[in-house]
Amino acid sequence: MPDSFAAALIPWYRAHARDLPWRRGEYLERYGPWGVLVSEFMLQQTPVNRVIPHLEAWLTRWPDPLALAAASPAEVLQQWANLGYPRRALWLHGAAIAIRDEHGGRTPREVAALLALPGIGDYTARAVAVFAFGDRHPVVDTNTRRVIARAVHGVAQPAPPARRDLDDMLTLLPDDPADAAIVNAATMELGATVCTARTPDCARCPLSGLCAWRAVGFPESEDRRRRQAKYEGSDRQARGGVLRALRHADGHRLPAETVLPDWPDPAQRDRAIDSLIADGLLEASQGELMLPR
DNA sequence: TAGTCGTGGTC
DNA sequence: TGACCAAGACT
Repeated sequence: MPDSFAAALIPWYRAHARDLPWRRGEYLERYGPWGVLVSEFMLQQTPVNRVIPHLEAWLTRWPDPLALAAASPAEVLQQWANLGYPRRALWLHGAAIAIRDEHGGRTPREVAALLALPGIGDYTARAVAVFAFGDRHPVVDTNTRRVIARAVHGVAQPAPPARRDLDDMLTLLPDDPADAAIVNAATMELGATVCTARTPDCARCPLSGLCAWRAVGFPESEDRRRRQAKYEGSDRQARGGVLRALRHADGHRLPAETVLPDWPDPAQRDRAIDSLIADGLLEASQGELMLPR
């Protein structure tokens, strides 16, 4: 299985991979491993097409870790704009500061060192080590887990994320690091464009000949996915609205009562503000709110 | 381990 | 139209 998996995916990837900014030679030459790290931060739980314009603007403003480390949290949150999960912006900023202070301004190559940076977990650490430095590690994201669930385990949906996923992927990697990097990228790419969550396009899949799920007739597996909580009226929506108002204030303070004045549940709005302050996403003084300095 | 954390596009 | 989904990490 490992050899045939790689043998099917590598030529497919060379022929069909999307032309994404962080895969272009000029991008890697200009921004180096830092460019890969920034792209992976933005791609956490955020679709490719929403990331691209933000990524280019971000790296134009802050092309390296030292530049970002010198910025203020308020500037960082403003530039992050509506990408979502704004804590990622603070973590990326913190990673830049740690790279400046603990790594001489150079993005570390070792997985353990990358894991020690804020906002970097199993996926992002290995993605940087593999795609920026060419080292051989298993890179496992949600697409990878779905492809392995189907092609290898013969089930429609992956089990909840577990450390075993890394071992599963490692089994599929060729010995050569460059080939292994392609297989990592190709597995993600296949999951993103062909072996998708809702409507897999098996007719165009390079793995159809060896797919365990296809071999057993595409059975539906028990749906153990967690239902996503409703966004409308949620605390998350309230937090998002508060931060949006502060971003639009363009660096100025706002009297607290002027932020989301028409929110249906004032107590929920106040809880949102408190939780944003607790998370370091907001500051309050003398009844006024502002982005953290 | 399970809950929480934004936002917008898709079907 | 509303539920699902998205290159996850942290607690």
